[in-house]
Amino acid sequence: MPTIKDVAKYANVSIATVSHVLNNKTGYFSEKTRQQVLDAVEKVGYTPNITARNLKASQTRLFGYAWHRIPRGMVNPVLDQFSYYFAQAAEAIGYHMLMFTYPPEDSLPVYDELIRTGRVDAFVVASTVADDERIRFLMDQEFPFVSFGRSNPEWDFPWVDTDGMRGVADAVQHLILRGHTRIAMIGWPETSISGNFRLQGYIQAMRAAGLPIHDSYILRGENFEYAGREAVRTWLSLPRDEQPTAVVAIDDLVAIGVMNEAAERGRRVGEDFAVIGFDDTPLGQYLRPSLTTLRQPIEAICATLVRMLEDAAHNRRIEPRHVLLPPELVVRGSG
Amino acid sequence: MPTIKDVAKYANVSIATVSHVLNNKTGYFSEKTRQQVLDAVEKVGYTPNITARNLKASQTRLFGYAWHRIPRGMVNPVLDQFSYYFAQAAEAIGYHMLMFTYPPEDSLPVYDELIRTGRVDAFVVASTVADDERIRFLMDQEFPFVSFGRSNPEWDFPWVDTDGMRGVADAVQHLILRGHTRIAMIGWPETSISGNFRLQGYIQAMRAAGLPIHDSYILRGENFEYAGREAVRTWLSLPRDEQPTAVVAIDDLVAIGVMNEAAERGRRVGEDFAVIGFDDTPLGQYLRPSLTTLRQPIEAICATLVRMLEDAAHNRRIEPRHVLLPPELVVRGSG
DNA sequence: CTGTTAGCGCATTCAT
DNA sequence: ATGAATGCGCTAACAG
Repeated sequence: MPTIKDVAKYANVSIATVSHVLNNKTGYFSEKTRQQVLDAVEKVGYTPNITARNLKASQTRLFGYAWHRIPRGMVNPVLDQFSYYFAQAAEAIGYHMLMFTYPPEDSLPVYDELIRTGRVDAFVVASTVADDERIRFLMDQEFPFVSFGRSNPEWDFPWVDTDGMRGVADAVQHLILRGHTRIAMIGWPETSISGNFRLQGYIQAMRAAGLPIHDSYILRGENFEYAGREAVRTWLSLPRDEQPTAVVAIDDLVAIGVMNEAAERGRRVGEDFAVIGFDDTPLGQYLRPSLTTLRQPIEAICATLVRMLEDAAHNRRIEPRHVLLPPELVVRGSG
Repeated sequence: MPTIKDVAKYANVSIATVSHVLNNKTGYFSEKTRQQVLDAVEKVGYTPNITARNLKASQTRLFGYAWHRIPRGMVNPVLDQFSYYFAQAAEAIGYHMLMFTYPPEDSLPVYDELIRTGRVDAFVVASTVADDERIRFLMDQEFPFVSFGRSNPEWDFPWVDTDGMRGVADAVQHLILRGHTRIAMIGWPETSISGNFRLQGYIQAMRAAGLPIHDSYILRGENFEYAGREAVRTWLSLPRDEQPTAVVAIDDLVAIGVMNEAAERGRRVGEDFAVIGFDDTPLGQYLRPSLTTLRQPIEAICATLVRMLEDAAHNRRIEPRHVLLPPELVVRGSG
């Protein structure tokens, strides 16, 4: 690969001049010189070496992102979209995405190593949880990062998140408009922050509509298909006139469990029993009936994250520091 | 961040000595010095800066991987697993994965830029097609890469691939063992290389078993759910005693189309009508019936790719140059 | 064994 | 307006 020296030699100028021209330091060269240099660049086929640039500038132009392994049988339909849009948004400002992994339950050494070796300029942290150790660590280290997802409210760090509360409230309103009054929700365990936001959306929308929330209408379970099935069993053991006719599930996978169990117990999903999921998993539209769901605004989230990360990487003030974006209700056959 | 100079100062030695110790250039230092240096490293909290190392070594320790956007409604359930295992395998040898994107139908400028700026040491190319322009370009440029998937047979480049022929043959044999004789397959268009391999596996297994292949038993379509539905319509328009009782679909998405259409037309999938897919898409196990499918050996593929890439990045001979790994038949309810 | 020095490729300061 | 020189942090050749 040709270097700046080759260009300088070819153009009969110094490397400083080449650098000036290429970095548009106007006032440091004449128009004639500029043309000479540009010609030379063209002729020798020069492109600045990014490693050298980065060393000089003490940066990497890399954002680190940890890809989480998801056990077979669980799914995170959002992360692959996220990767794509995040990488794309980063590229638009001259950054790239460095993807890494870490052993289960032992993320910190990996983050530490990446920081210490100067591998990346900033991190984006996704799939956050309560007391998230990665967030706490990065805050402690004062290393630039932005989170996709919230964590402890008392912690002050920049984040972008889907407004799950708003999304679920929209879903419930949609069900109400369709005539449902006995609407239930299955959420995640109480330790899940985003799960709790979504549940709040349910409660809020039900109250706003003056609809009663039967004791068993709020159920919780882990993120498995099985959790949806169990919830249905509970609901269908209620007296007939108390059984919910519509369910908002915390997640598409759980929604599928709800649909499966309901169908196997004789309910006609989408007709006398409505189900709404969350995430718009790729195959959802091919289920029978097709799955109504809340789609996260991944592209907008990524664009926002990258904007914030750029500021973070340069130790600039991040403004705004918190961004909440509403999901979109995709109405299909199940509800 | 502390540099090698800080360590040298603290240990009262030269930076060369520090470097020698850290890079284990035995014979270049005494045990006593070694301890001093190691202590100093510990005390000042030093980790070598990777950008400086890379500049010196003219490398990046980065493998580039292009993440493909998949239109809504299509799925590539393999790529997210691929990302994870690939990143992990790369990390095991001190590399990282740089993920990038490119505009539809215009990949070459992006590859070119990454090469010219020295952004990565090698590429892994996935989702290959016939006459793949990326492969042709990288061969032309003589830039290190390894492909996950084959392309034109007359091209000489290193690749790793799933043995789709073998996988489909296994699936057909499995169906035969279950008593099926009228077995059909739906493939991809003739331009698809991996699609053709899979179809060959079907033909081979049918012939080996002495089973007739009815004219309409081999159908082709694009990778949509719709293609599976259409195929079923064709088959069910045959005289009853010619209709296939089992189908191997080129892909889970197509298999889902087959299942959906068959079910809607009164077939009891998994009982009087068997369906086998390809890829083990995450939700396949939660379909009713759950989807029997061929699971690609992604983890082994990634390990192999990384081994080959390491050689490629150092311009070493890659041996072996082509690796074919068999998929695993995951038997579930649909067949 | 240890230290001095050059150089990876670039951007930038400071002379001229 | 132009160029020589310096340094980013590291490794390695070479001198002592």
